Amino acid sequence: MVSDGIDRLGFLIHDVQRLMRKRFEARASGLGLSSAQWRLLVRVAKEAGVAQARLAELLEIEPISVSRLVDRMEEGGWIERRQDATDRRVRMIFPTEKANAAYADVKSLAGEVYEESLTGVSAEDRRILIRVLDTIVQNLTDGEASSLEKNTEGAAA
Amino acid sequence: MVSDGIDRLGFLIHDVQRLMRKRFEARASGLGLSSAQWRLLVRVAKEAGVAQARLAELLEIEPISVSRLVDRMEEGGWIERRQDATDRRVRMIFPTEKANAAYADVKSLAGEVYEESLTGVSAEDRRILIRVLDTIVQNLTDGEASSLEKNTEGAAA
DNA sequence: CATATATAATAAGCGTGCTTACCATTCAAG
DNA sequence: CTTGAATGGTAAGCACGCTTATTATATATG
Repeated sequence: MVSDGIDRLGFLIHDVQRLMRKRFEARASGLGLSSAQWRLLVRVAKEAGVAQARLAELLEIEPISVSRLVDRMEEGGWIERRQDATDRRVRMIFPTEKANAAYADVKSLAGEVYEESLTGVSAEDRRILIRVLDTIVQNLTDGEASSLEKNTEGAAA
Repeated sequence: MVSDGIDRLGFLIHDVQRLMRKRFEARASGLGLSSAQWRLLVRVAKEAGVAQARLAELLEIEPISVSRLVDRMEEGGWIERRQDATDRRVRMIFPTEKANAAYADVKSLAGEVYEESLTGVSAEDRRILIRVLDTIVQNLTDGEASSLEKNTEGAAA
């Protein structure tokens, strides 16, 4: 019954997410980037000039959340809003020099946190973990899907 | 190198947590309970009269977060604060009748969400998932540990 | 007893997500 | 061209987590 612990899945995922975010932010606090800001920055670094609405799709959060996040990141000097010449509704987002300089650092910080998290976990179990998490995301994105563009971190997939 | 997708771990955990919470809250919205409130309720249901400080330990959140959460749950009629006779600093938390009545319902809702999440995942992979997540929690709780009392869900469900 | 320290709870204020509601602009029909 | 719907962005206000600071009470030490 309790042997599989599936009934704790929600608690576990919640705890893991909170702990990982906490540890990342402790590490990156010197840089002044939160994990939400880091997530956005990754997208902007790969696609400079992306519109806020598109960022909302990519990050799978609401446009208003992007708006506030971008507000704070603009204040922090991480990104820059520019008008789109052809569509005046659009704000195009560009990374600043500061952001580009921090990118590699933050990426390796994230890698460190992942490694610490997975200490003692075999390569095989890591693969299974990722595969199952991917499956869960797919299972829970049914219906509202379609906008899912895949977290193309490189992965051929 | 990216083949294992470990570099997406943070993104994945984040997405899974958000999607599971969202789905649970969509299901439970009729009851008026958020997932944070549900987590607290589980503890209170098992240990009526528990002090807020103890809840903070069990839930691994800060006392102030418990305070606010309890405020809203008291307003919602889910729990009740009572003074401790022997230590006037302490507020003991009790579930209301309404809470006890909703408990089973919400528990089965959570079970449904877990099942939907894991559709297509083998029993073996489920076991590995739980085991790895437990390991991550342990790895990331090092140092600040000790207060970890285990998520004894018992779950007869 | 008196004072210092520790503990339980709360207050203030912030970050990140949400819903709902609102402009400004663009585009599609008529 | 004009009207109406769709789209991009923001404002207001809420939930839930946090840090830092404050109040009330308990406890330990002189």
